[in-house]
Order: sequence, then structure tokens, then C-alpha cells
Amino acid sequence: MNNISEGEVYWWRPLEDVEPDTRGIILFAAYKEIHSQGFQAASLSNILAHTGVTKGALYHHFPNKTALGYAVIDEVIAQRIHLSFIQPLQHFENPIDGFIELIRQAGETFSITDINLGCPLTNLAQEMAPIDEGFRTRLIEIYEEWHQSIASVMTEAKKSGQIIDDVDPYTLAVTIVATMEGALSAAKVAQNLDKLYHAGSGLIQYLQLIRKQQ
Amino acid sequence: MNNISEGEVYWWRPLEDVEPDTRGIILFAAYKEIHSQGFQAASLSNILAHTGVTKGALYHHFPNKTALGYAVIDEVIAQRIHLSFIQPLQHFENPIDGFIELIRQAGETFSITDINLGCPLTNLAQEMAPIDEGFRTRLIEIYEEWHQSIASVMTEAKKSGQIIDDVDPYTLAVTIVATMEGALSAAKVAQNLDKLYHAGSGLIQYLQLIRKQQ
DNA sequence: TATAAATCGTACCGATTGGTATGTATGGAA
DNA sequence: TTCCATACATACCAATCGGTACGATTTATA
Repeated sequence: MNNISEGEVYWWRPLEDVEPDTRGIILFAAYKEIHSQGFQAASLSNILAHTGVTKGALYHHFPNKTALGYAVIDEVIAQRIHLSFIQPLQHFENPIDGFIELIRQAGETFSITDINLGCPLTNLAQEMAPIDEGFRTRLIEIYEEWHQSIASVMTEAKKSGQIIDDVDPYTLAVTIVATMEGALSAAKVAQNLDKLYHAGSGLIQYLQLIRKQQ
Repeated sequence: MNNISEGEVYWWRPLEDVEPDTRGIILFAAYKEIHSQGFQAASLSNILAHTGVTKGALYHHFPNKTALGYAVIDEVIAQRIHLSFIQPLQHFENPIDGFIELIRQAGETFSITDINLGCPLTNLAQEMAPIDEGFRTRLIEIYEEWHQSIASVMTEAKKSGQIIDDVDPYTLAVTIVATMEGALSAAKVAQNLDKLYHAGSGLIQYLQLIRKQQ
């Protein structure tokens, strides 16, 4: 039982089917509230109202709101980014083809609701990184792992002659993530997928151009 | 007299030297508060404390907080985006060279404080577009003008044979803006310019690759 | 000079916020 | 059976929020 009300489309559905304990219920409800409202605007009362959990229970499991936010990053967001964006990289036989396919699929995997809410990692990073160092270090860590993972597969692709020589793998990694995030942000504001398609095909063209012809 | 406290570095300094009236003082203070705190977290009490203006004066010039936010977009942000990013496009003889130069200069024009605060347009768009339609339409309008302006110069560049044929000007425009925004966002989280440099040189490489060799 | 409108200042309000204090029920160990 | 830590539930709190009511003062107009 994950607290998704019927008719409510939601990005990245719960990964496990285990019946969550009170702490898990709070954690997932907090993730949803933070994802849709932002951390500062996230209301503890809302989270409690949506779950039926009482304030006493919440403050038994988490010392304060900030700690709850940290836990959401550590135990929910990090996991989901890892599974959705970092793990798939390992299954790419050719990273250029892999990324192009991943970008092409984006239009189908993301619903309008997903687009409107935006990427939870980006949202939280943009809001909280300048304000709270605890948030920032946690979020930076996720981004860095993401960048390094892409750089790693690109290094291999370069070695095997799939990519032209004057491409720095890490630079390429940061550029890819930046463009993908920018594309999702643009789509979020426009509230439709058009901008995502445009920026997506621009990125695909870039990837095609750095492919070494043989 | 613009209310920038000494030692405080600030992005996009006031454009005019005219002595602002009460309304202008409130507007610029609100712009600063919103830029650094976000709209929802922006405190009217803070704005009043920083300016010495009273609440009666504020509510005389603006019916409510939302209207104040709209005015900040219409009368401050739109103007600054236009002057900093859209007008310079007209002076490009070759848009590819122009953009490359613009990206190269980014490292010098932006201070650490600028980076940490982030782009006011992006910040506001990400926070408020999903929540308030009035914000969204205003912000979309600015983005659309930006995209169209870039697309326009790219169309000319394509006609004069500076860009390879299989580039769609509008697609290119959206991609450029997305990558620039993503780069600034990454730098904001990292709190240093490294990611901006990386994503910047990735974008430069893309631009070099779509240049038609002659 | 009389009058009205514009431009504020001050005091206050209800609502909501994160957080706390304190009580209670429960389950396992001695 | 006693004991004690875990796991909640309820009631309350100070602070802050955006917003309003209303008086005072200045400015423009006639």
C-alpha cells in the first residue's frame, strides 16, 4: 500500500512491494509533498493529514523537518536516481546509441504530471543548495556520481574508437546532464513535451556528431 | 541610490541611475528578496525592513504579494533578460562565433555570488510555474521571446551558409538555452564555476560541429 | 483657500508554521 | 510480575506569515 490516491499519476512508482512501517509511510509521503511543493513549502501538517500518522509519531522518527528532508534524499531520491539513470548506463553496448535511445524514450516514459512536477533532484537542488549545506552536500554527491558514471562509459567508448578524439569524457558527461536537466526544466514551465523534444533532438544531434565514422 | 549594501556583490546591477520613487524602491528590494529566497519564502517584512518602507506604503502600491511578484517579472526580470541575453544577439555578425564568445565570457562576467543565487528567471520559473498560472504565462513569454530571437539569428546564419543544413533553428535555440540553464544550475549547486566551464565547452563543441566548413 | 485624492504609518488580526511537553499503550527482558 | 524502552497520541506554544482597518499627512486641483 503506497499512498498514491487513485487517478494520481506519479513519477517513479514505489520500487518495492513490501508493506512499509510508519517510518516508511512518513518518508514516502514526505517525498511526495516535497516533490510537489518544494521543501520549504512542504507542510508537516499536510504529510500527517495524507497519511493519518500523528505528529508524535513523526517527531519520534525524525528530530526535525530538516532531518526528514535529509532522509528523503538519502533513502528515496538517491535510490531512484541511481536506478533510473545510473544503473541503465551499465547495459549500454554503445553509449551513444544508448543515450539516443534513452532520450527518444523520454517522451513516452514521462507523463504530463511528471513533467509538471519536474525532476525531484533538480527541484530540491535548486531550492535548497544555496540555503542549507546539509542538503547541498547530499545532492552534490548524487550529481557527482551521475557525472562520473557517464564519464566512465564515455571513456570506454572513446578507447574503443566509438567517439572522436577531441572529446573529454567528463566534460561530455556534465554537458549531457546539463542539457537533459535544462530540457526537463523548460518542459516543466511550458507544461508540455514540445521543448523536451526539441532539446532532446538537439542533444541527439550533438551525440551523432561526436560519433567517429568508420 | 539602489539598496545594495556594501560588499554585497549582485548580479545585473541597476540599469538606470535615476532616483527611484517608493514604488521603485519596493520593486527592486522585492526583486532581490525573491531572487535570493524564492517567491514563496520571500518575506514582505524583510523587504520592508531592508527598505524602511512601511506596510501601508507597500499595500498602497501593490494589492497583494502575488501582484508584487508579477510586477517584479514584468518590470525587472523581463527587462534584464532582454538586455543581457536577447539584445546582444543582434550584434552578432556570425552567431556561432557570437555564442562561443558569449559562453567564454560567462566565467568572467559571473561572480561566485551570482552563481550561488542562480538565474532569477530560472529560479522563479521552476518554483512558481507549476503553482501559479499568472507567473507561468509571464515567464513562458520571456522564454519564448528568447527562443525565437535565437532561432531568428540562426535562420539567417543557415541561409548564409554558416551552419550545416540539417539543423533546425528553433530546435537549436531551445537546446542552447536548455544547456546554458542546466550549466548555471549545476554551477549553482556545486557553488563553483567548474561545471559551468565543462558544460560551456561541451556546448561550444556542439556549435563548432554544426558550423559548415568552407 | 477649500476639497479631494494620493501617499503613506501604525496597530492589529486570523491562519499556519515547526516544534514541544506530556501522557499512554505495548512488547520484550529479567 | 515488574520494569523499561519503544512507539505512538493529544494538546499546546511562540513565531511568523500575508493581509486589513483606519488615521495622518502630503499633494494636486478647482
